Amino acid sequence: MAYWLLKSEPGAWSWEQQKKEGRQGAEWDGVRNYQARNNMKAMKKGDLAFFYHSVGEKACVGIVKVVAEAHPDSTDGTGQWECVDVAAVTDLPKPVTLAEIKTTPQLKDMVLVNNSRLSVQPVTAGEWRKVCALGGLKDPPTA
DNA sequence: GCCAACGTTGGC
DNA sequence: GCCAACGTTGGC
Repeated sequence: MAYWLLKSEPGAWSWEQQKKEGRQGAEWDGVRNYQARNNMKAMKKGDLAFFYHSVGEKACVGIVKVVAEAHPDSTDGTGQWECVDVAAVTDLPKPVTLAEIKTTPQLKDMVLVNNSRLSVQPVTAGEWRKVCALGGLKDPPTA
């Protein structure tokens, strides 16, 4: 099992929508980047991921879990793009901002810091625990 | 709104 | 197969 970070512009698909429309699971569609797609193909059912709001808020705001492994992206006509389905698990009581991540020594190697453009990123177990702790989750879910 | 970084495309 | 041009993303 593994941990991930999924980025979304709140204007396109927000955490609020994920909780409302994607509580049982929703396609993480629209990814058109090979590296991001490959990361999704590596995901297993039960893997957990941070839900990150890019652009405005720039913070991890919640946690989702993978409920369906990679399958064709229904918004893609070419058949070459795939996506997973994710369901909302919990809010982060205190959103963890990019600024906070950048100033936390244990998180300086996060992909988010070093390759901010990759929209689907791996997260290490140590980073997972640290961000959960910063987010105010006393008993973080584990994959 | 700007611009740097990155990825992709296409001409050679 | 290289690389310049272009488009997009996302932080500031």
